[in-house]
Amino acid sequence: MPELPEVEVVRRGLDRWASGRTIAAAEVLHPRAVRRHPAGPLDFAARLTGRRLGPARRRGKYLWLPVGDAADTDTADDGFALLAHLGMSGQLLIQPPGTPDERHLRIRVAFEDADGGELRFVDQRTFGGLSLHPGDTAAEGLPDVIAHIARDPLDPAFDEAVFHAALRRRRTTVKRALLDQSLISGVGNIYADEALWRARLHYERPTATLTRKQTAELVGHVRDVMNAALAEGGTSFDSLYVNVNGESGYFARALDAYGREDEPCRRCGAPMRRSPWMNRSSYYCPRCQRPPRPSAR
DNA sequence: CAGAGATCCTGCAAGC
DNA sequence: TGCTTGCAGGATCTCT
Repeated sequence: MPELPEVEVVRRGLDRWASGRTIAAAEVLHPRAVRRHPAGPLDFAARLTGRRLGPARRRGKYLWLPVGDAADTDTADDGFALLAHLGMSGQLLIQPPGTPDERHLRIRVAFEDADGGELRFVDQRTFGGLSLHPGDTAAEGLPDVIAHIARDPLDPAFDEAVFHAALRRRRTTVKRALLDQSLISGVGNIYADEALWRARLHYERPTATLTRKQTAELVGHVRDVMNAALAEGGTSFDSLYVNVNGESGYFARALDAYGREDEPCRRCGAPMRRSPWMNRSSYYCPRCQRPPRPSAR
């Protein structure tokens, strides 16, 4: 269930422990993990071999590293990128030599400097995956397949006025919009509920009714929730392990809304509610977060 | 074309 | 006890 803060922690870990290293061999143990690589598992592995990884980058929940010539000592960029998405349960780990294979190990990447450990992609539910893409057409070298992903609210170039205009234009509800990665990226179900609770907005509030001020407050709360999670999770990456654990590492103690059904609202004391929503759940306070009037739209 | 809903996948928990 | 069912969820696909 990694959202932006968790992915950013992984990015930092990759940048520290994988960037700049040369790949000796790659091995795909489950084809579904590379299903977004059109040419298949063998091509994926062959194209990585002998290549050097560049600095780790991120947009929203996507991560990528430019892949270059081993001999090229500067930018490590000759036109393609290793793209990763963790899905729901994906982990990118740097494991020391001799570490037994994880049960859900999907992809192994060994480096020429084997002492530094190997990179592993472990993913129980296989919603995540790795792939290789041409891409440095854009100034930032954004892989083409994620060109539709919007900037995230921690990105200095995130444009709040543009986001607000998009919300006003849409005929949808606010939580759907928060989860729409083409409008704002990096927000998942958990932090959407957290930010809406802080902003005292009901998840079914039509986006077209939001004022400029409400949008600003909502974005501010999204940013706060992410920064708080980052401050907490960012402290745990300082080891040989690049690790995201959907359960324990999830900053659970900081959650005010998600998973708190029947527990008292931390603001007003009313019992929190859970409602089915889009094949999942929305957690909210029925007193602080009033549902929109049916006539409003 | 925009928006809503289904779908993929696995392990765990709850219920009969 | 052992089976079935439900749930979790990001991104993508399909349908209206």
